[in-house]
Amino acid sequence: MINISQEDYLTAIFRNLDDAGEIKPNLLASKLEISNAAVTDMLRKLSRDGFVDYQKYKSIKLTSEGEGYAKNMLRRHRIWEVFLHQTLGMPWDKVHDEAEKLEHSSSDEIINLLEEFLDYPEVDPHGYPIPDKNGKMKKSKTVIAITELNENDSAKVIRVNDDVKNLLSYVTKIGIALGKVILIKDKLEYDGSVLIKIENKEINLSNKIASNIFVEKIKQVMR
Amino acid sequence: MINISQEDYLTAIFRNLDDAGEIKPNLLASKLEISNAAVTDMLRKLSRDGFVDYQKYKSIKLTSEGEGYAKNMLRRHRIWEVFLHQTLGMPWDKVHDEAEKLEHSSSDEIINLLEEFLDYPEVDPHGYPIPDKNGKMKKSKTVIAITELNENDSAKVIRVNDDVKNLLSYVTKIGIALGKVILIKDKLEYDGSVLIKIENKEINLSNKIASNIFVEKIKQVMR
DNA sequence: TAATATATTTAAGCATACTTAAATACATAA
DNA sequence: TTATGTATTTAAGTATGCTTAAATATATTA
Repeated sequence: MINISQEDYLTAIFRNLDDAGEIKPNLLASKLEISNAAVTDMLRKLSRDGFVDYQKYKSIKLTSEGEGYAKNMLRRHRIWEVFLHQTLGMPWDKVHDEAEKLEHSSSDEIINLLEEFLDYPEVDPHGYPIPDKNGKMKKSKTVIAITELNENDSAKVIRVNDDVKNLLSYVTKIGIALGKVILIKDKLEYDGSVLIKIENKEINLSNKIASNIFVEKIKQVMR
Repeated sequence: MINISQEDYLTAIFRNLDDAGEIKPNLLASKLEISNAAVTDMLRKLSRDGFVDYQKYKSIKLTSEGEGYAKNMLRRHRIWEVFLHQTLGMPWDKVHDEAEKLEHSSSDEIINLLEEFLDYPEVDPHGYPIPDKNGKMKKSKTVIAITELNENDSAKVIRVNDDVKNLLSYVTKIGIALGKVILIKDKLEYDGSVLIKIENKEINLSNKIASNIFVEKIKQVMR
């Protein structure tokens, strides 16, 4: 039987897979804020239990069973977030941490009832899609990170990474929220930061921040 | 910092205190379904952390801090139960086990928001009172166990113990629910069971069951 | 009061999930 | 290709919360 720790590992793995669908132990350790040794330890157990494909010194892949668990945790997490934000009125920068705990303590039955109560939401309060009972996610709009925009591009904020510490509260403080429109004023080569304009304020976003805010480009009006 | 296990112990202690406000390790072990040795172990930790008054071979008492935690857990538990039953429509015989998990994973903030959302319910789906933020419970009606009724007494069901395994589903099956009226047909001395009439059916309740269903006596109409 | 039964504690051991320190493998750059 | 740095694993150790078996204290009954 899977336990809370394993659920956390699988979720962290899934959230941080690279383009090849893999992740290195080192990155996993840093995401979970534990030692590399602890990761090695747990990988042996996850492998033994059939949740990951793992061989010494190699990158980690999820088995389809592991991926199933991970997606289900994401589903639980995001449905709880919607409930907390939408029904209970909890601010969007607080729901992640709360959902992190609730996701381990709720049966699929509760989650399904909640989903129905919430009228089948498609995204969580940060713009991330919610997997359905079968792990399918609705193909979402093509979004790109702010760092991928060019000077003079306009874009609408669609998604903000809720898994980066303090990002949401910072982002809220400077006036960014889902649906807000931004304009790229400048891109600074030397540190990868981006100067944006939002509601008549100009703000410099560090590369780390800009790369975790996802937007939909607004077509330029010819004139 | 208190952990889930400790929360479970404190809750179990509080739920099962005798008239003197004490409980023996043996009873605690059987309620938690673990060995006496494990209880001894944990009591030392709870005592070290200031949650219980404990001396070797003596009965256990809660400190006021321990009692505070216990009451808070009861509050969380019962508010979750109301939510699950009332908002999500989960049957009353299933909400206990689910709440048992959720109670450990929710901040006071969530509980307070939930309480407000539910419009400050006074009792859980099994008729138990919900402590307020300060641990105060509204003085509830005087209820007695069915075993304390006499032949020909009529009574209304006010409360059913949700902490006894399978009791609720059994009780539901035989047609007992909060608000239902029963009539005592007979009390059998030799095994302490009670013969009741409910909705024209006559049912024999074992002593264990009858002692866990609480009622309010209905005044006899003279005729 | 002494014998017996029951409750409680102690002791030794196990699994989990971590830690740090040391050993080893792998990757990169001269 | 070798040297160096980084990633990964192994080893040893810790706290938690259990277990069973044995020892001891307390309660009950003859």
